[in-house]
Amino acid sequence: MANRSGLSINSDRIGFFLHQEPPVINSFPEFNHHHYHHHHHHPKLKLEPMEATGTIQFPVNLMSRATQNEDGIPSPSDDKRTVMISEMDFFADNKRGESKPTPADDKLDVNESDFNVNTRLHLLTANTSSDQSMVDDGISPNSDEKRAKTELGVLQAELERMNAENQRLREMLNQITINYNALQVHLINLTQHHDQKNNALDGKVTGPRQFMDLGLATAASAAQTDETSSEGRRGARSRSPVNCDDGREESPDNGSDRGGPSKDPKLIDSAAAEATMRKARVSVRARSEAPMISDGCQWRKYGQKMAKGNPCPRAYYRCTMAAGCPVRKQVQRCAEDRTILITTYEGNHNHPLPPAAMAMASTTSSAARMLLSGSMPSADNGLMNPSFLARTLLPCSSTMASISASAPFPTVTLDLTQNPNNPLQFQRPPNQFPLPFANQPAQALFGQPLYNQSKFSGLQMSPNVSQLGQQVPPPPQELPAQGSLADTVNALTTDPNFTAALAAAITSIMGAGNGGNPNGASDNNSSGPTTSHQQQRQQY
DNA sequence: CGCCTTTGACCGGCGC
DNA sequence: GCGCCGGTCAAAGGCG
Repeated sequence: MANRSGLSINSDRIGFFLHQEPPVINSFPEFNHHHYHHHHHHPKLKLEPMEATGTIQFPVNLMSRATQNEDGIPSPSDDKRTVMISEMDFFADNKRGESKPTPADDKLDVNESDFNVNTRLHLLTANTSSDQSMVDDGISPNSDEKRAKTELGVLQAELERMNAENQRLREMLNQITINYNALQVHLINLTQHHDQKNNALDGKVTGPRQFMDLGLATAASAAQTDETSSEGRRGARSRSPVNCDDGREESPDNGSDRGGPSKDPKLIDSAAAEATMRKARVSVRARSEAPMISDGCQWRKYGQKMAKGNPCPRAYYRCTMAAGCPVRKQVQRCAEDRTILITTYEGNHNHPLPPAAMAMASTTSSAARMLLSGSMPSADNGLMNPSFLARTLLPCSSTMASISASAPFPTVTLDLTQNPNNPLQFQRPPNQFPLPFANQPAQALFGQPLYNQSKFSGLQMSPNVSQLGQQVPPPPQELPAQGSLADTVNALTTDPNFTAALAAAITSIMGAGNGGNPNGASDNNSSGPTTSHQQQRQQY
């Protein structure tokens, strides 16, 4: 990775984070995907204009701010460059209002930036690989070599500088992403309250809409109040005055006592009320020999039980990154295949998360919210029924993720353990599938080969374009151009930010319709603080 | 000493 | 009411 050019890194790294943002994903399902792959496997990393493919128009002020921070070296005007991501415009526009840039230089002209990038790359290519052509020009070979070396040195220095800049930009973008997610959840809540007010006022029950709102409220409020049902249970138990308890979501009474609209019997009715009482969970199945997949958060084990029907114990963890963080997770090996580790996340973080953790948190949050909004059986609105969600959010596969309505809690299961049979458009031939994992880069996260597949059991979706692929960051250059999702994941795992990438990918599945969330409805999966010592002490 | 895991006890929900 | 079950608590002990 260190050898990747700054431009390449810029593109995929930035995209990496940007792709956590769900909003516009559906706009260019295949386009972005092609786009990514094209660029990623292009031997010379040549960037091409891509306005139509969701090219990001980086706010100039953003860029220049970044470059100004860099070692005091002023950035040349041509440092503005295009980032090939979708949603970035949306994203940047959102933030622009906050950062108060000068309006005049809001956006960089795409063509100009592309030209700059291309020019630089072509120059580099020429200098690094075609010295001979200079000799043929009739210029003295010695002086020409000197010049070439000089130019090469300059370019290399510039590349290094760009790498550094890229690093800063990624950090900036990450921060912006966090802020964006926070704003988005805030907006969701505001909208929800507004709708509830309206519904209470006109005394009408617009069933589906309210179902959706309830679902969102459940997830979003969980995100903001750090509520989990377990906390609620504990609160009800009165023996432990734990912070963050309000029992709101868990208690049936609370569900009906809360606020104006919820007093409406129609609202409490059936699945909607049920949904508010239940808690969404996001379950991730991954192959791992490690006792626990490491993720971006710190966990403290607070219990372990033998669960019925599974010889493997189930461990209970709570997030300890911040006092009172309500996020829990359960870790248990699959009874049928003990190489599979099932991690179930629940609740929302009440604290800032490290980038990787935040990514996954956002992902699971989106999944949970989607689940809550889509798992209510009585919602007669097509938009809210699971099948619709499945088709909409997971057009790429009939087996991307599963929603369990029969479980005690509504649960989204992301299955990352199986060989993908899904009709992804850039799927590798099945017989080649395991190969990308020869080096098991995914072990950084899951400790085992990571076969990328999810399931939507019970939900049949049209085999279509991979939204997942669309949002998955581009794989390293080394990878073949025709990669499967597995390739992508493999590629991601070679990156320290694999978690973020995975999260981005999953977010693209689960969160396309509802946007991100600052604290993540559930949790994250990646680079874990769990020490090896801690892991050794764990029992599985 | 602080943080963690371990582990038995405890609690509430649920079904019979 | 009873027992089962999932989930949590909290004392005890380990580790760095």
